[in-house]
Parts: sequence; structure tokens; C-alpha cells
Amino acid sequence: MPTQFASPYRTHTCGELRATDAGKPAQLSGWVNRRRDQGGLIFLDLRDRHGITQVVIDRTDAPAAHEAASKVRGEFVVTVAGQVAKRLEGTENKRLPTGEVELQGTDLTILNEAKTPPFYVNDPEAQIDETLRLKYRYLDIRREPMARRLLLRSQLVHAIRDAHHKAGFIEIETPNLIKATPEGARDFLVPSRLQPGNVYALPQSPQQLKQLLMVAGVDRYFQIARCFRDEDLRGDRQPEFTQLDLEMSFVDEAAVMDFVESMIIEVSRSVMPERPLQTVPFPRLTYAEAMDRYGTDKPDLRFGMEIVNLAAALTGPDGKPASGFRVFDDNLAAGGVVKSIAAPGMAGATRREIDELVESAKRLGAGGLAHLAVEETGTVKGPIAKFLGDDGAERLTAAAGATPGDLVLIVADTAKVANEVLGKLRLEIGTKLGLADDNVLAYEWITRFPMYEWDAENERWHATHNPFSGVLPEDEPLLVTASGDPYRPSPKDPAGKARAMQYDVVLNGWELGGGSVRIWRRDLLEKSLALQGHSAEAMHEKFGALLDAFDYGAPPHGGIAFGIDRWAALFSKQSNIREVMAFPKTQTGNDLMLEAPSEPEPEQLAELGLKFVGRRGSVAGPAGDGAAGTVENLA
RNA sequence: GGACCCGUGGUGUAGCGGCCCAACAUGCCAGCCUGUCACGCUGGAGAUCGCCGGUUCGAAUCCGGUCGGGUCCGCCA
Repeated sequence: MPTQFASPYRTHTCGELRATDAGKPAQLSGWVNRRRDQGGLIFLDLRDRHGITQVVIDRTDAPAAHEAASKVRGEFVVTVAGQVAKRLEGTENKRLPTGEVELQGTDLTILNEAKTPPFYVNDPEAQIDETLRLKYRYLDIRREPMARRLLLRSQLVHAIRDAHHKAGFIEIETPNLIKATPEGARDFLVPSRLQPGNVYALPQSPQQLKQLLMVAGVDRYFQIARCFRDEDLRGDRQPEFTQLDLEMSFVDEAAVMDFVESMIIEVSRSVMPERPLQTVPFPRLTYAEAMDRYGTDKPDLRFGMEIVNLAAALTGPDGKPASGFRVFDDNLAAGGVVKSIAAPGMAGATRREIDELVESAKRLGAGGLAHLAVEETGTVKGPIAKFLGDDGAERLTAAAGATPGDLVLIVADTAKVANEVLGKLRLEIGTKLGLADDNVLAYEWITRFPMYEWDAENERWHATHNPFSGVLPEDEPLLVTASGDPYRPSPKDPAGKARAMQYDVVLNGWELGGGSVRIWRRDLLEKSLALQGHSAEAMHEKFGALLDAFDYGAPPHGGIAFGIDRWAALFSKQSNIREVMAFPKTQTGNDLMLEAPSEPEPEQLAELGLKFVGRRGSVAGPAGDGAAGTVENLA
């Protein structure tokens, strides 16, 4: 009978008593969820994270307990001893797992009183201002929805650890006080007291450290790692967040992806057994395919509505554009594309709905948005139908894959713009029509990303994912510049066409994780870093440890990193990762509960050899002069 | 750095130029009630409408600024 939670304060939790326990003595402790005072009879719903159990206290049977119970209010912490009893016929509560029984309390002690809480702790449905939830996070977590999500997150992390240990991974912690890396996001800096004038940086990820662990022969490493990035916040971005970070030695892309996919499947089935995996094994799309068919590198595959290229349906037998509609023909002749999506069941869209779509398309960068409705009879209607002719219009909607009832939306523009606009419209319409089943888990791989994007401002190539990603073997000859000197990159370099051994995991349209097989040869890494604008001296200054390590025998290696917060949010059907973090920050980086960030003590600054040359008020303090919060070093 | 939205008793909302020193629900307090479970009934307290300034005879309501929160772009894997 005693559970793992049994203690001097309780024999059971508030979620476990059942009819079979009737007649047994029991003691429960918890928070008062609700009190119903019937006069001579007081009912208390006692709550802990395991559930709710009804306690009944009878004035004639237990006068002292009744007296104490009459003083009890919501959120008081109490302990009640008594006997478990089956409820009277007809008074069972089917909505509670414990609803067949009640604890007939004979002794009640108030362990702690509670002020009236600032919001309804006992109402899981209540809409509460997020400021209040964050300020009183300990009360918010007491509520069922947050408690459930944090439990789910714990189960997720547990399952991840299990899967990795089983597969021979070693969990290794890497430091949080490391060296600033100029790559990627802005670093959080931590001034050093022992060495005034110098700073540590908090890791944006353990990337270099895990590669060094591979050189160290660890072979298979993983970590549930806290990462820090000093960038502006979003619903899916916090300044500190948690990654599943892993790296493997003596692997190619397939080996990493195979393990990761099996790990994801195992974790998903164990943590979310009731959520079906849409496709197993996971679909694999190249970056180029994903952009072509979905207009994004993280397509939501829970619904179709793919982007279709209409060129073939618009050209005549001579291969020249001949649709009859100038906008299409001219754009095709100029090397552009004409692409479409078919919105199911939207043929009857009102003028207003269509105007809104056109408006969206223009806002997203398209010159315009043409549309054709395929009526139930098969007749094609729309403002551009008269240019295309009956035949042309039907050929076009057939090519678009439209069936009766569909609305075909067409963009004529460059491939880049057309894909992007239609991709976003696809998402907007899919959301509006509820095409995505929110119960399904649709994982997919996106592979073969371009190695680099041209950074016009800094005249260099910029790694699309991570500066250490390896190039596909067949593209290795492309890692050269037009000038022949890797230290003089230009936008015309063949390197712009090189593809990386890079793979992303996408879940329901969210980028869950990304990784690559790394460059593991010093000469190749130096070449790639040169293309990325680093001089020989600079790369040694910034990545010296890794480059040096490669001189001592680096194995081929690769890995991946996952956003644990996003994974937990998707499992919880939440669109905001704050909902799966115990103590998140606001969009302006404030912790409303602890009131951080705050002003340091002058002595602390002095010890660090720092002084503020301008400041804004802290959360608690008054607004300052608004000058930038720059720091001057006194060392 | 920019755009947009929100801010009214403890909580969630209504009111959007005079009918409002503000309404409704819930919560809170007191009393009554021995089978309730969102218990019920009776009574009561509680907000000068985020803050500052302006327009107006008159501002919760209109305008400007500011603070706080959110969504998005830039930024960021």
C-alpha cells in the first residue's frame, strides 16, 4: 500500500485512491483545490500533482477536524487523516479517477495558509494574462496544464537519454564559460574577475567542444546542453534554451541519419504513443526539392497542396510561351517561372477572401496573384480565363492538379519569389482550412543544403548552417574561388554551388534539428573558413584549438543538434516554447519573477574592472537616460 | 532598429466623448445549510479605467509620449 511518495505526511498521493482501497486508513496532504461548506458537512477537494481526491468532514463524527476545515481556504496546504470509503450510491464523480471514493477525514491540520492567489490555480481552462503567469510562475506551474507539460518534457528527456545510453553514447558535460566565437549569433559575455579586461562567452552550442571530443576518441557523445544566444526573442526562441547535442565518429551521413531517425521513432513512440507517425521511414527531400515543391526548407508535410510548375501547360508545340496571357508569357520568356497551388474546396471563395489572398501575396513580395476557380461542373472561371481560352484554362488547371471545387492560385515571377510566396500562401491556407491534423507527427529529412550564401555586405561566403559542415564528396572540386585564391571570395565563385553534407529534421513544419558530417581535415577546413572570409591569422585566433586538434588525428565525424524546447512544445501542441519551460523570459529578456536583469552592486562592477558608460533602468528601477548600455573597460 | 495588437475591482471581460466616481461573471468577506463536486441561498466589501501630458464645457472613451506584455519583420539555427 505505501507508495514511493509515502511519508510522515501521507500514505498516498491525491491521485491514487480507488474503490479497492475502501475501508483502509489513509492520510493525504496537498493544496485545497476547492472547499464546499455544506454546514454540518464540509467537502475539500485536495490536490497535488498526481490528482484530486475528495475529503469529507462530518461535524458530528469529527468536530475538531470540522472546526479546522471551516477555517480552510483555497490553496491552503493541509494534511488529512481518516478512512477511505466508497462514496454513497449516486454521489460518485465520474470525472475524477478517484471519484468512486472519498477520504472521511477525522484529523485535519493546516500546514500552511495561503493568500488569495492572483489567478485561478484550480481552473485549467482559465485565460490568464501572461505577465501574471510569469510573475507568479510557481502558481502557474501548480496549475494542471503547466504541470502536465513539464512532466511530459521530463519524460521526453528521459526517453532521449535512454535511447542514447542504449546505443553506446557517452553523456559528457561541456563548460558554459568558454571562448567568444564571432560566428553566428551574438554572444553573452561574462567578464572575468581574475583577469580584468577579459571575458568568457556563454556557448551558443557545444559545437567545437563536441568535435574536440571526437578527436579525443569519445566516438559517440551526447548532451542535454543549455545554449545561449543574445538575439531578439520570438515565440520559438529564448535567450537560453536546451539542445540535444550529439556527435558520432567514423560515420557518413547515412549512419548519423539512421541512428537519429531510429532514436526519434523510439522517443516518439515511447513518449507520445497515441500520436501516429505520418511516414516511416521519414521522407527525405533535398533542399532544392523542398524549395521547389513547398517553397520552404521546413515544409509541413501533414497536408498536400504542393507547388506545381505550370511551364509545360503554357508553352506551345514550338516550346515557346503561348498561353495568351501576357503576364505569364512575358515572365516565362524572361526566364521566370509560373507556379501554382490548388486550394481544395475554395472555388467558391468570395471576392473578399480572394482579395485577401492577393493582398497576402503582394505583401510577401509577389507582383500579383492570378486565380482560376474549377467549379463543381468542371467549368473553369476567373478573370484571366478569357485570355487563356476555355481549352487553355482547362489545360492549366489540370496541370495544376486541381479537381472540381478547387481554387488555383498562380504566381508568375522569379523562381525564388514564386516559391516563397506560394509556400507561405500554402501554409496560410492550410492553417485556415485546418488541413493539418494536429495529432499527427510528420517528421522529414531535408538534405543537401547549399554550403554557403553570399554575404554581400562583408564580401564573403557565409555558411548556411554551420561553418564546420563538410561538403558532399562530389562537390568538393567546387570549393574554389574564381580568382583561385581562397582568401579572395567573390559571388561568382564555384563555391556558391557546393552542397553540404547537411541534414535537417523537420516536424510538422518546425525545424527540430540540424546537423552535418563535419570537415575533419585541417586543409579542407582552412579552405572553407577562408571562403567564409577568415584570414589565416583570424581563423587561428578563433578556431585554433579545433585546427590544432585536427593535426593530431581527427576521425571522420558528424552529428546533429535538436531543439528540446521545440520538441516538447510540438509534443504538447503548443506554439510557444515558453509553455514548456519552467521559468522563461519575456520578449524583452526579462525574468518577471526574479526581476532580472538588474543593476549590479557597485562593488561587483569594481571587482570586474567595469563601469557603465550608459544605461537603461533595470526592471525594478526607474527608466534611465536611454543611452546604449555599453561598457567601458577600466583594466 | 521597425510594424501591429493589448493594458478597466483579485481575475476574465463589457463600456469607446456626457446616460459611468463605471457594468457583468467569477473570486474575496460574513451568515445560513449533513451529500456536495464550477454546491446553493442571503448580504457585503472591492477599480478614478497602466503612467504622464494634451484636445474638449466635459475623457475609461480622442490625440501624443512613456512603461509593461504579446505577435511579426530585421536579427537568429
